Amino acid sequence: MVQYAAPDLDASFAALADRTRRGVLEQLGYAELSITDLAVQFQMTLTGMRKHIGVLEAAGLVVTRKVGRVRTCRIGTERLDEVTAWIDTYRQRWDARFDELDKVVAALEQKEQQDARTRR
Amino acid sequence: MVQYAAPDLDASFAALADRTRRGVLEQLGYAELSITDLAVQFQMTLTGMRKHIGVLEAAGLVVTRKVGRVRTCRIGTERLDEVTAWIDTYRQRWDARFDELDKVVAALEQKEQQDARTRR
DNA sequence: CTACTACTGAACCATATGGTTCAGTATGCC
DNA sequence: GGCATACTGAACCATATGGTTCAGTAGTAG
Repeated sequence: MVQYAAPDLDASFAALADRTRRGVLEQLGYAELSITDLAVQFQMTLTGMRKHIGVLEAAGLVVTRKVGRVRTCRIGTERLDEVTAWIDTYRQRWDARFDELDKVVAALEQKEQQDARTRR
Repeated sequence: MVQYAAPDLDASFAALADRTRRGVLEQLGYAELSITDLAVQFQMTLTGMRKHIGVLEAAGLVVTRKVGRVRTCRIGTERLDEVTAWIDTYRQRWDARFDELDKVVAALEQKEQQDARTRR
């Protein structure tokens, strides 16, 4: 609940800010894939794709394991929960504040009417 | 539903990937604030804070208006909905896939038992 | 008119990011 | 063993990012 120490959020959001990486997450939703599979599909060098996977892995959004010479990637959803949790927390607060503002506006309007009456 | 054309998502996620900017969004949840207010609170130059606000504004997460010489910032929540929508879409798909995998595993186990029986 | 305040814009700087190439290393297969 | 495959690491490059300073511009107030 306390979001002071949230170093992961930086990494998670940054990882999601790239179209290719979101595409990778999408693809990994259908099947586990090797670095080569992904590099081919996104028309990128192995090294380039490996970097993206590294970013996703560091952000906890992807988990990989190496069997023989091939590294297989699959998604890890826990961090996405953290991301949505952050957003939901603040959206709730914001919505609450908007409601308050509505009340303040209503109160001001009432007071305005009262003042108008006393001025009479 | 089609996320091919999602150029905003890049900007939204990137905007949220910075601790200071998330802090700004948090503060704007309590009150509308000027650039100066925010610069003071985050111990940063006016110019620096203005850049952050620019990023948030470009991402549609903050709306500003200038009255006289002071620019006031408030939050705009619509884009956050897009962000959570993207996440929820894929998480649903992923969860569905995990369920499928469970079934496949279960089916394999059944087949294994059958094979064991026929082998008898 | 003067002085202060609030912001803006340009220029600069260090570091990070997204990508490449090229040269390994390690595994799998005939 | 010998060759192809799959990845890894270092080096490099262009651009973006997060910040600064400094020099404006434009409201506000006395």
